[in-house]
Amino acid sequence: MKQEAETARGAPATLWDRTRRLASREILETALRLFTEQGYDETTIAQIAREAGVSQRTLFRYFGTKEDLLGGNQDRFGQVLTDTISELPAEVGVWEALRTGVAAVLALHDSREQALERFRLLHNTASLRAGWLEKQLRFQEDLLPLIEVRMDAATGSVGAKARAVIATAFACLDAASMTWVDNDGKGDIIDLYDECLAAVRG
Amino acid sequence: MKQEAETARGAPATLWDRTRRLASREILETALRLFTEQGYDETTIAQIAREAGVSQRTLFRYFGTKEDLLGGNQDRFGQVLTDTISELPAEVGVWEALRTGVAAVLALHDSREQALERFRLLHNTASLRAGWLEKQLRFQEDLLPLIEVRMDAATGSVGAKARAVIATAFACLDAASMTWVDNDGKGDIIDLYDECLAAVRG
DNA sequence: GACTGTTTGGCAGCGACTGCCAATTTGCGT
DNA sequence: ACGCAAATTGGCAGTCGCTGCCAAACAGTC
Repeated sequence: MKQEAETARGAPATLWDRTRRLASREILETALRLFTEQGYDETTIAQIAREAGVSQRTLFRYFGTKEDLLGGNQDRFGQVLTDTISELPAEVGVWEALRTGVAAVLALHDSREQALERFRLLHNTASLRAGWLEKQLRFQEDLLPLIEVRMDAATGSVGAKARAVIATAFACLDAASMTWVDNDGKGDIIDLYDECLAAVRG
Repeated sequence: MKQEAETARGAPATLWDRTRRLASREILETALRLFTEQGYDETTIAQIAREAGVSQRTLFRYFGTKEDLLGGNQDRFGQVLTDTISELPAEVGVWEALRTGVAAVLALHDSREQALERFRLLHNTASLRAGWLEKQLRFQEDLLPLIEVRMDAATGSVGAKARAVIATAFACLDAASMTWVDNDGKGDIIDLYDECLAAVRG
């Protein structure tokens, strides 16, 4: 677990790291394949471990949760979101700031197809949606202070308003990505996002 | 399981029904007590069953899921929501329709204190929040057709917009109830809801 | 080649949840 | 009041995600 100095780019120095990366990839690919083939709930950890050629115990050491096997580790989303927004100048309004953050997150996906695959899985599996929404809530908490300072504290509870605004942005993102999936990945999600937001804000 | 004709109000005719109701209440009260005493995740089904004086198997026959033990069965919320909105005249706009539905749902709670207790539990327990959000998603799907017909199909995907609007309403409800809990139940949730919506729709 | 630290696999166990079967309880007809 | 059928219950074993623990296999260093 020692984050040894490995030459920033290129193959990692040690055999351990190389093996780790290989195993990680093998597990991830096996998992995604099985998930799309037979569904998330219908795929057991035992099966993934067997087909990836590792023990269950090792699999859980690489990925602490079954959800983590979806790849495109969603925890980074929160990071990128908060980083992007906190680097914005103070004059930028809440809505524009959130839009910028959302765009940055959407830009993280490798390929359109992989994104489509993941989103499809996400929107078709109840347990996954729930997990995703829970993560959203955590992002929401992280975003709260960054948004609060950008809002005019005119009347009432600033916290409530900020929460509502953030949650609305996420709601639009979800609605947009859901529609995107329904359209088999036609168009850009960010355009759908704008459309949704326009519908909400009249 | 035969839904025998029991005089609509008053004690149910058969002993079975009476016993069932008693057991149900006993389990529910025990569960809520333990949840608030030691937390949701820290309370095991085995403990609830033991203290309620039934077997685990029977407990699961009364309530299919641990979440169902929260009481105030949330599945009714969806019912009330869709019923309320579908009974509204066609001229009523989407936002007013949704507000009416939300108000109807909020009116379902027995007492302010019980509601506060449940909301507090909900907002402080990650797994519960996830479950609640998942139910919200189901409500959202049910509401979709009712909202779509109330929207002007000017441009773009009506589905996306309707979804966004509904999700925004839920987002405001969540933000409102969260703030309500933070304020220890001071004021009316529906007022906070209006405040949140105002913040979003500018 | 021996020593040290890392990684791995297996096993037992927990908690939510389900299917199955036998035992108990309740309702009803005679 | 008795007995049969239906409803209800409890117990047991098993699944699945997930964790702690311990011994074995392994990479890296001297």
